Amino acid sequence: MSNLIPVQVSERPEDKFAEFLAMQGHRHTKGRRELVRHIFSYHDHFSPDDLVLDVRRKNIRVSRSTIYRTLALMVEAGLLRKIPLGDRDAYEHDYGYPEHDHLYCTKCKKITEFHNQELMALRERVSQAHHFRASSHRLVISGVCESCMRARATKHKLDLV
Amino acid sequence: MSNLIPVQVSERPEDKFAEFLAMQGHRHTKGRRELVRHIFSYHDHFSPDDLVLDVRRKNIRVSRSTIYRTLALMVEAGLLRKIPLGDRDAYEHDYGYPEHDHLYCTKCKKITEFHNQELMALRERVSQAHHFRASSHRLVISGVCESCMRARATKHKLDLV
DNA sequence: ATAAATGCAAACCCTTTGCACTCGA
DNA sequence: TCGAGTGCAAAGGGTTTGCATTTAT
Repeated sequence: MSNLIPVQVSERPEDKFAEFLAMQGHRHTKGRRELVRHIFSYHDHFSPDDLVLDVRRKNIRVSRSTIYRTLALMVEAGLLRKIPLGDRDAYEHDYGYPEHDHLYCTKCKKITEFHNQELMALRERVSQAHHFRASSHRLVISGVCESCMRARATKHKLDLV
Repeated sequence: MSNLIPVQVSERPEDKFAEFLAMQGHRHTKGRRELVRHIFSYHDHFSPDDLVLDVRRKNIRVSRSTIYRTLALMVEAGLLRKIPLGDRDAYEHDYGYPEHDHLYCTKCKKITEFHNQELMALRERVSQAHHFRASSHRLVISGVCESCMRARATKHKLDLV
């Protein structure tokens, strides 16, 4: 799903989360442990509801409320990032992966990640010009992906018949 | 609110909307006319709810449902753009204004527009590299604006007392 | 022991929809 | 005229919350 290479991090996400919880005086519960472990066992974009289904399949016993509450904590902890996409929200890893942005296919709803150096420089220039202190950014390029483009082309041919 | 200069357009938004409605076989009703006129009487970002309040104040008699339905039509017509911002959605003019992106202050929630030439080129390069046909993009740079930065600095000083 | 975390169901918010009425073409 | 547009109130969905129970510290 992603062609980005993980960056080197000193801690495992599980540890970073544990540390965050301790720091904030929160408890390190079974549910929270299982959720971080599950979420970082793969790299993909997901919605809270995806997680509910995953977790059910894996027989991890956490309720929907706990999932929502834990996702919020993980965002606070810098482990996850929330991406508002217009028609839905997605979460993705924000730890152990380099900064990146997204191509969003409006046909098949697929999200593709990309990495671009110049963007950071551009962001910095724009911010300085506006006396703004940028802490993050989000670029979503919407359009049609290669495979949907082909599918569409085929459909057009059929229309001519 | 915006430091962008309107681009020259051949038609007034009211006319463009009327044309769109005719084209689609939709009716040109009093509510729709008053809404376009109101929305294009100022340039600012707004939520459907802002509009409900505005309209109430101005004694324009349209219901919440009509507002939602008309906003959707105006997006279709290319008059408005919908911006998902994480904590809420905003609408803004997409007609008579050049392409632009946003600085979003996480403190005071203020949206500032900016215009950057290079971004289009960057978008095109990224898209080509991924065999993607881009039709639009959205860049939101989040951080702290100048005045909030000053406010924060002041507050820190007070904290020391 | 005891305060935080959980699960459940209810409440919430914003948006969409079904339906009878109204009005534009 | 008569079907699209409207207003209302009700339904929808995704998320949050209050509260009794469970659990980590």
